[in-house]
Amino acid sequence: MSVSAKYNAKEVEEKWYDYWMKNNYFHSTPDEREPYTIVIPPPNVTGVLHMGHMLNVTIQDVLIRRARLQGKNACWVPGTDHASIATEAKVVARLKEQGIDKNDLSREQFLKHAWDWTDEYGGVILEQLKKLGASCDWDRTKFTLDDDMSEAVIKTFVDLYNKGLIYRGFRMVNWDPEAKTTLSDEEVEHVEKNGKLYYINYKIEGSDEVLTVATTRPETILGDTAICINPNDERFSHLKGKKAIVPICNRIIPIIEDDYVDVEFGTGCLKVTPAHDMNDKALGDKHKLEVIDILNDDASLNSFGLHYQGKDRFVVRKEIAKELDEMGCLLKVETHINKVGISERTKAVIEPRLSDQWFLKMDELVKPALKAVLEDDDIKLYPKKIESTYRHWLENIRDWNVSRQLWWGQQIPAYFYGDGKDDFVVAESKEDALKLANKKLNVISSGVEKSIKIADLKQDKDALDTWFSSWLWPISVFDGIRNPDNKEINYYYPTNDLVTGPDIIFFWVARMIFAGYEYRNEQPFNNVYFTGIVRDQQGRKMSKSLGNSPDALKLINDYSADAVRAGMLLLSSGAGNDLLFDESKLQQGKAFSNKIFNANNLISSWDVDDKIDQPESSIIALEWYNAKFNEAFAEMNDHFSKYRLSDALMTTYKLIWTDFCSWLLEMIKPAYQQPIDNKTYNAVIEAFENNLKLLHPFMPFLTEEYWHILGERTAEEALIVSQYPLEKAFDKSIITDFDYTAEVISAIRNIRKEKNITFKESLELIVSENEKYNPSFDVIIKKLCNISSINKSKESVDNALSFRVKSNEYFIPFSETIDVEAEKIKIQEELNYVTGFLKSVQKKLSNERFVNNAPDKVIEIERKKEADALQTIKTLEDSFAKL
RNA sequence: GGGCGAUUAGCUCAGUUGGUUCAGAGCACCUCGUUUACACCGAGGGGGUCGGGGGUUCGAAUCCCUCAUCGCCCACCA
Repeated sequence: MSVSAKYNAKEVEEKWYDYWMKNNYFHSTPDEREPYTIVIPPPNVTGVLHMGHMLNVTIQDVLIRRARLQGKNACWVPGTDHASIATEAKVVARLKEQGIDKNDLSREQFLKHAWDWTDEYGGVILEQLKKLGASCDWDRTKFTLDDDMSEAVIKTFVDLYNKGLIYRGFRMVNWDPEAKTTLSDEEVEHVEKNGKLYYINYKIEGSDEVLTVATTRPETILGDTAICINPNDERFSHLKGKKAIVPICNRIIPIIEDDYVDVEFGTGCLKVTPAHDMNDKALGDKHKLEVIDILNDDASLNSFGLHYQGKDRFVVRKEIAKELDEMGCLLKVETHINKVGISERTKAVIEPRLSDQWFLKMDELVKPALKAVLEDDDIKLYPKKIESTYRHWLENIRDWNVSRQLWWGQQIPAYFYGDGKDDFVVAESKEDALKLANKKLNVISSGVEKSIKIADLKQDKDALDTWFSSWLWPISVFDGIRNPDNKEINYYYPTNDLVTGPDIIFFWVARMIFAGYEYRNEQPFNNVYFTGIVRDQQGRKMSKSLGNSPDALKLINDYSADAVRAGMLLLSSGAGNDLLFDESKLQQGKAFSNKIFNANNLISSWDVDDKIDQPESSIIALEWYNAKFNEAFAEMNDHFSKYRLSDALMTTYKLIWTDFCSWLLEMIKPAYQQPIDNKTYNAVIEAFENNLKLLHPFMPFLTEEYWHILGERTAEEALIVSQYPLEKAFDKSIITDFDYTAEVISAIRNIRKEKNITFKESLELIVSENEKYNPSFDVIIKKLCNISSINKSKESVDNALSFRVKSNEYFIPFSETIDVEAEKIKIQEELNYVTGFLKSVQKKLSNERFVNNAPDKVIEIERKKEADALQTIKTLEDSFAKL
C-alpha cells in the first residue's frame, strides 16, 4: 500500500534524466534508419531560460521524442549563439562596473574578457534545458564561435565575395550610437514618438526675404547643403536658382528643385542634409550636393557643430532651437508625431549615417527562397498566414549590411594593403591574402615589380553580424560548409522541423533558407513551426522591466518539468498564436500527473488470481477501450500531422483521464478486497503501457517512471526508446454503443441524485426497447449503477421512475410512492421539446425549395430526424397516458 | 501610409469544402458527495441570439459587402 498520496516529481525527474544520459539515448549517429533532425534555435550564450525558451524547447522535445518512438533516428542538435551585439554590450557593461573602459583595451584584451564571460555563463542555459527534459544530443553541442563554425563563416564570406555577392559600399546605414556600430534594417524598431516640428527661417542670399523650412531635427541644419522646393510649387518659383543662408553657420547653399518634395507637408520646402537622412542622401546624390557629416560616432557633434561641438545631438536640439529663437529665426514650433528608429538591443535612437560597410546582395539569393515556400511547398510554414509576411519581406528586401563595428564575432577576412579605397583583398587567411594582394598589385602596376609584406596587411577591424553565422547553422553544425560531402550532412540534412518564434523570421529563418539553397541547393528544413509569444495575463510581453516574467526554474521546481511542459502546451492553442501565461494550466498539468500516479496506485493494489474467470463486464469494457484507444491514437496522430500539439495532448489527456481512469478502471475494478483475473489484469497493464507511450513525448519523466514500475525493463527496454503502438482499425459501432450506455448510466445517476437514493441501494431496471442497442453493455450498467437486474418489458411498470434515452424508455421500480404529477410534468416538458423540434424538421421538409435543392443525403437525414421524433413522441405519449 | 490576421461560453481556444437532435473542448463556476486509486477526486449542472449591420442561399459561425474594435508585419515623408 502506498503511503504517499502524491507523486514526487523532483526525485523522479533527476533519476530518469541521469538514466537517459547514462545510456546515451539522446545521441545519434547516421545509420540505416530514417533520420529525423531538428537544430535548436541557439539561445544567446549568456542568456537564461525564459518562458519563450520553455515553450519552444518543449515543442521541439515533443517532436523529437515522438520521432524516436516512431523508430526514426532522432537527432536534436543543441548549441548557443554568440549574439555579438547583445553579448558585447553585456561585457562592456560589466567592464564598466569594474572601472574599465572598452576603448582602453586592445581587441585581444577585450576578447579575453568576453571569453571569460562566456566560459562563466555559457552553458548555464543548456543546463536549464536539461531540467525541462530536453533530449538533445549533447555530444553535438555547438557554439557559433567554435573554431570550425567560424571557419565555415569565413569560408562563406570569401566565397560570396568571390561570387560578387558581397561588396563594400559607402552607404547610409543604421548607426547605433550607444553600441557604436551599424545595424541591419531588421535590428531597428520603429516607435511612434511625440516630437516637435520646428519652423526655421533661412535668409535668401542678396535679399531680405526668408524661406521657412520645417524640420524635426533642427540640430542638423549645420549639415545642410541645400534647400529643396517642388518645381511645380508656384509659391517659390521666384526663388529658383537663388541661394539661401543657413542660420548660425552662415553657409550659403543652393535652392534646388525636385518633385520629391511634398507641397502639402510643412512649408513645402525641405532642407537637405545628405549626411543624416536617407532621402536627403538620395537627393544629394541626384543633385551632386556636398555631404557634411556633423556627428561623431557617439552622436555628439563634431567640429562642424561649431560651438556645439562635443554636445549630444538631443542636447543640441534644445539649445539650437533656443539660439534660433533668440536670433529670430525660429518662426514656430508645432507638436508632431513621428516614427523614430530605435536599436533593438540598446534602445538608442538610430542615426542614419554614411560609412564604409560590407553588404551582401540579396536579389539572387532571394529567388529560390521565394519559390521554395510559395510555389514548390518544399518548406511549409505553420501557421500558413506567415507566408504572406514572408513574401512581402522577400519581395522588398534590401542588401544586407553584414559588418558590425564590434569585436565579439568573426572578424571580416578583408585585408588592406594601401590607403586606396580598393586596396584590399578578401581571403580565408592572411597568407592567402598576401599572395592575392601581391598578385593584384602587380596586375595593376603592370611591369613595375612591387611587393608587400605580411606586416603591411591590415585586417578589417569590423566583425560580422551574428546572423551571418547563424544563417549557416543547419549546415555548419554538420560541418557541411567545410566538408560538403561528409556523411553527416548528407544524412541529416535537410532537417525536418524548425521551431522558432515569429520575431526572427527575417533575421534567421529566411536567411537560413537563402544559405540552404546557396550551399546545399536544398531547403534547410521541411517545416517551420512558429510558436506564439508568451505574454502575461494582461497580454503584455514578458520583460525584465515589467517584472512579469516568472522564474522558469522556480516553476519547474514548484510544478515539475512534466507539469510545466504539459501546461505550456495546453496553453498554446496552435502555431503562431500568442499565449497568455496562466499558472493554473501548470496546476492542471500537476493534477494530471497525480491522476496517473493514483491510477497506478489502484492497479498496483490488486491481487491477481489466475484461477478466476474473466467477468463478462471486463471483456466488453476492454473491447470498448481498445476501440477507443485506437480512435484517440488516430486522432492524436492527425493532430500531430497538422502541428496541433495542444490538441494532440488534449486528446491524450482525455483518453487517459476520462476513458482510461473514469470509465475503464471503474468498469474492470474488482469488488473490495477481491482479486482480479489474470487476463483482465494483463490487458489493463498493456493498455496503461500504451497510454504511457502516447503521453511520453509530452510528459517524459513520469511516463518513464511508471513504465518501469509496471514491468521489469532492461536498459534497452526504456520507454524513451520503445516503439509507438501501431495504428489499428477499430470498431466504431462499439464506441457508439458505449456512448449510448453512458447516457443510460448518466440518467440513472441523475435519478439517484434527484431521489436521494444512495449507491448502496441496489435497483432494478426495466427497459421497453424500441431501438436496437448492444445488450452486452448491460453488465456495465449493472456494475456501475448497482443495478440488480435489467429486464425487458412491453408493459408499463407501476410505480416506477422513468427516463428515456433515444427512443427507448427505462423504468426503475420505486418503493416509495411516485409523485405522478411530477412525472407528468417531466414527460410533458420532454414532449414539448420534441414536438417543437419535430415542427422545425417538418417545416424544412415541407419547403419545396429545400426538397428540390438540398442533396439527397441531407434530406434523408431530415427524414430520419422526423421518424425518430415521431417515435419518441409516441413513447412519451404512451407513458403519459399510463400515468 | 501599405499589407496581413483576428473578433464564437467567465477565460483560452476548436469548429475541416455552408447542411446530423436548436454551436463543442479544457479550465473556471454552481450543486451534491468521504462507494474501499485519487477532494490535485467523483457525480450532476448552469452558461454563447458565433463583434454590429446588410446581402447571397431552401439553409450561414462558415461565402460576399460594410462598419467597429484589437493585434501583427512592412515603410526614408521632412
